[in-house]
Amino acid sequence: MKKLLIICGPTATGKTGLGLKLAKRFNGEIISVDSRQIYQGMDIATGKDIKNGKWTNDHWELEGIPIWLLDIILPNQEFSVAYYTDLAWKAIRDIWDREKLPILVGGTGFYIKAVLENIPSQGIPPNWLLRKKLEKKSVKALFGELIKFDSCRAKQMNVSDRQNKRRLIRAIEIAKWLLKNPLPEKQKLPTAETIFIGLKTSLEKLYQIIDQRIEEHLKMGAKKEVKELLKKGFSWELPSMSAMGYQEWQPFLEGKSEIQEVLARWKFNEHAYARRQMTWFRKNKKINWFDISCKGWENKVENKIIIWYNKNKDAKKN
RNA sequence: GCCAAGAUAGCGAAGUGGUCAAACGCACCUCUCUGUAAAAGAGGAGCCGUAAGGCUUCGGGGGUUCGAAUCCCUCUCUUGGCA
Repeated sequence: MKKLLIICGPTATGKTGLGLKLAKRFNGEIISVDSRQIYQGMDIATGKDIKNGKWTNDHWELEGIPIWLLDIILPNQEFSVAYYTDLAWKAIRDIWDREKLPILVGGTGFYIKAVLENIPSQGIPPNWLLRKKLEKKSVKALFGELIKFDSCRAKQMNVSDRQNKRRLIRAIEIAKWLLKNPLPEKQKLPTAETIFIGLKTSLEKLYQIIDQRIEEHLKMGAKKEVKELLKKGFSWELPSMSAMGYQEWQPFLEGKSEIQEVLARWKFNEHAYARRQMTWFRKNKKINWFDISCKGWENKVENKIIIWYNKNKDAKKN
């Protein structure tokens, strides 16, 4: 069976570094799973580790290791999990064809899930007109509407999601689509032998690392990067510009706040993000967790992978 | 040294006799997750307890009152104004 390695965990835990190391050791290539690093021109604040890399044709190469799905679109282009999954599978297949090990590296949990599990509504496209219309309604009205079209789905939604406009709208969008179209055919995903490696540490420690990294990103010219994006005509309303390290600059650049506030907000947002990532990943019981503040964690990871990596070979021999 | 204003939970800031363990914002913590996911949304939060409930809070101390963050006295500190 083909193998697929996944490295996940909250931001700033050194996933890329580990990915590179393992790629060298196990003849692998990296596929980035990051919903913001897909954008061209958003390098510093998104933490794209490509300073010493070089762009070749359609992908980055760092220390001789190809990294896929970075810089694939412009900040004003439409994107979604669905696009991502298609691209990711294309990359995975290519890597397999080259008889190498694909390594998914990233912190966007939803993307990882979509790649591996096949989300039922994938294939039902957005209906922007409908969305715009529904946007004006209250959550209550939207929920009422959803009951009309798909009471079953409505009942499934929990308290949180029933208050969530965006999700209600998508649910209605799906329900309406299904009135006229059949459920999209399930993409048959190739079966792969996967292993999940999760990197984590205490929140306290994580906040320290995050803060440090943000200071570095500031020195590297995060502000300039934002200005350049604006100069190119990318506006604050774009989903891409809601990324951390970008949106925080808006009040500052409009003269409404000090740089200290920008930094504080940026840090707080990343802390909250890291927490959210953890609550997402915690649910995935397949993840083998490693605490990066424990000495020797990298060797432990490597040992774990060696066993997993060689399983196949032994089977062949027998 | 005098006068004035103030001192409220981690920070900012409401409340000015009972419905206040104390609004709201931020930080913090937990959670949700079927095409925006670094998005969007729900909840928690003094202490002890799974809970019911109990115990201790509004600068310190002392009073008034059935009852005080809220009224009075005093002390300490902060900030403005005058010397």
